Amino acid sequence: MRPTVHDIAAAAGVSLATVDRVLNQRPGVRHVTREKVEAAIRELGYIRDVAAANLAKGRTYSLVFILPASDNSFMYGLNAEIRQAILRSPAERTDIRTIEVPAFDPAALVSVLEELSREKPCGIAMVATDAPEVRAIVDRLVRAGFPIVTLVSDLTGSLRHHYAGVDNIAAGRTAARLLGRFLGPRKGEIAVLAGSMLVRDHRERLEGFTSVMAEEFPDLTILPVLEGRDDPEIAHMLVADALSRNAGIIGVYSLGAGNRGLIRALKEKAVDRTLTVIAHELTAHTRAALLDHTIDAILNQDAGHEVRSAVRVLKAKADGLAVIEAQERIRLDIFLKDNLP
Amino acid sequence: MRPTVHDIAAAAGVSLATVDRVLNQRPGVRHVTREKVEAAIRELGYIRDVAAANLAKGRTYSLVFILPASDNSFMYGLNAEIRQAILRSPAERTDIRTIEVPAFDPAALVSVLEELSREKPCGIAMVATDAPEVRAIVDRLVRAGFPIVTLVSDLTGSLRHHYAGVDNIAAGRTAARLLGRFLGPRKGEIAVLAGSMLVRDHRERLEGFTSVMAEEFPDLTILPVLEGRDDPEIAHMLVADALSRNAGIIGVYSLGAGNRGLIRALKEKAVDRTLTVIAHELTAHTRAALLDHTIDAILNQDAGHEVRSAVRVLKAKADGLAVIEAQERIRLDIFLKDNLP
DNA sequence: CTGTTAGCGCTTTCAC
DNA sequence: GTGAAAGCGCTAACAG
Repeated sequence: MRPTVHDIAAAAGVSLATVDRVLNQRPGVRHVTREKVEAAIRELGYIRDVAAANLAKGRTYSLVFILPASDNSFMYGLNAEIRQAILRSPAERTDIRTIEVPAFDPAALVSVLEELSREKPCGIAMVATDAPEVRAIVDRLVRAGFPIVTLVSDLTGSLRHHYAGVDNIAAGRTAARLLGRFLGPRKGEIAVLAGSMLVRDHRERLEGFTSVMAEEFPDLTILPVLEGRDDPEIAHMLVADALSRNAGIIGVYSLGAGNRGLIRALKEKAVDRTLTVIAHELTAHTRAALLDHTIDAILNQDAGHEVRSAVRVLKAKADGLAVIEAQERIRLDIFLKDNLP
Repeated sequence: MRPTVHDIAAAAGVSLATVDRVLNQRPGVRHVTREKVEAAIRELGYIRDVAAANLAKGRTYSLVFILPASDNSFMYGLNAEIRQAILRSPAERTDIRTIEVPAFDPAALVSVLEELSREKPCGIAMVATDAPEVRAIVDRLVRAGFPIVTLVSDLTGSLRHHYAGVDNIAAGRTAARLLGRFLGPRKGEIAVLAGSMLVRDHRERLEGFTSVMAEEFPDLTILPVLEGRDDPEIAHMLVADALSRNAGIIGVYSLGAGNRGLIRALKEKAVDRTLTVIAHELTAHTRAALLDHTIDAILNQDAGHEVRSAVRVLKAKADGLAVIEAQERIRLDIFLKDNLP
């Protein structure tokens, strides 16, 4: 039988209350007593039963998700996954709330975080906007003891406990290799459609993409990046225009959102030529385009996994417990038309 | 506050014991009383606190994993993941045991299952051997109330509750498309290395592979399947021999295990020619081969995910709870050298 | 058939 | 500083 608080109380010759105080590092225990209890804990190999503790405490983990107020399919899906997590709240002892902030607006994000530092939730998950002032307040909150995980877009160089998202440099590299291999010996130009070069994940994807292209596919030339602001209309215009003007384009890499517009442009302008296209994020639109051969491969991050992972990690950090690293790694999913879920 | 057993006892005008009997569908409750309690449960929207129940019961979930005694890298990794799960047992209230049975031996599997039906574990996870007698006993056990999930290799047409493994037809199709696209306009022959056509997952991969090849890549001819019995030595011999004899081979699909031998053969015989190679399962050997360009892509199933998923599903089924379907779907991982974990 | 009571492992008053 | 005792939500004897 696993040792319980009773066992260590007996072994240390103290009461349950004292054991509990030591276990939860509460004050009011003499140094020697604390030592005795800690010794007993170690000797008996005590492992705390978190479920029982939570039952006694009536604990619920209050978690906050901070999301940008952008309305592309991916963010919509992310929201849906958070709602699913909220439905599971009773069973998981969570109390999840989302806060929307204007996209790409560090100041707004900072003020929300400032607000939260007063409210003291058990954990914060945030789609990070990569700016020094955000890093600063995140570091301050982490130092103050808040568990924080970044979601989808990371805040490198900060003290955030965990990043629940894909490796975007690897994603860009993978896109380059797929495109290069699919195109084979052909020479030509590659159009790149991004949302904005101000966002870290887009910059990283581009960085990975261009480096593999340069190293391994010298016959392919990358054209200047089209910034579609993750907006279908703008994306449509930019891509349609590029295809009309440049007959040398043989491949497209869409590393941001707004693929609805991209797909429309492809259908209008590329009926008569063979284009190889790689895009990010599996949505109803990209799925249909993959199936009808408008898109050749989709790189995806599983929003459901990201949300579940963020919740698990925040709960674990709140309790000072370890996470299963492999379980929390967000894979880069590669979908061809044959392995769609 | 969530309603508790006390609330429904009060609402129904009965005692805690009676509520508990209804909740756990134990006998000894008059029909009318049961109705009253069930009404109260429904009206108050009662949700049982599984953690508290397990605490009171002192419950541990005894789970058995039945694995084939084959010693390829994949099975070795699967075993390692089960050991990891065993390490987590205290926290997860599980008691996990593995049983090895001779590979591809339906009779042995049946007798182990027969044995288990007496021992009554809370759940069984098994790498299924696809045979009618196995299906029969699995169905019998499921009818008798045992939660059963198949692992890695499914038992279609049986009543097993769940399959924790990849869609192997999709895997074969994906391999075909990758190979076809990577080879581009080239014409030539494709060697296929399998373990054994007696195993369902290998048959399915081949089926998916050949169908996409036939539909979409008519310039590529599939050679008769080489059956390497998942053995590196045999695989080496077969592949080396095929490459020596046939200069028309431009691609290889290895859909089983024993890739160590395949890789050796490729390094010996294919230095002077450009071969495109797709293999299954990420191991130390295939990873190295991917990095040095001997292999072009690896299709993988995440053994860790499979084991964790099997445990979660078995626990849920033992409690009659729902699972999160998306979480339990085992993805087909596609690894290029750029997105290795 | 139904109710009373003790207790799972842990936390939390409130005394001492 | 420390301990005794009650209680979290649920289950399991054991009475009646």
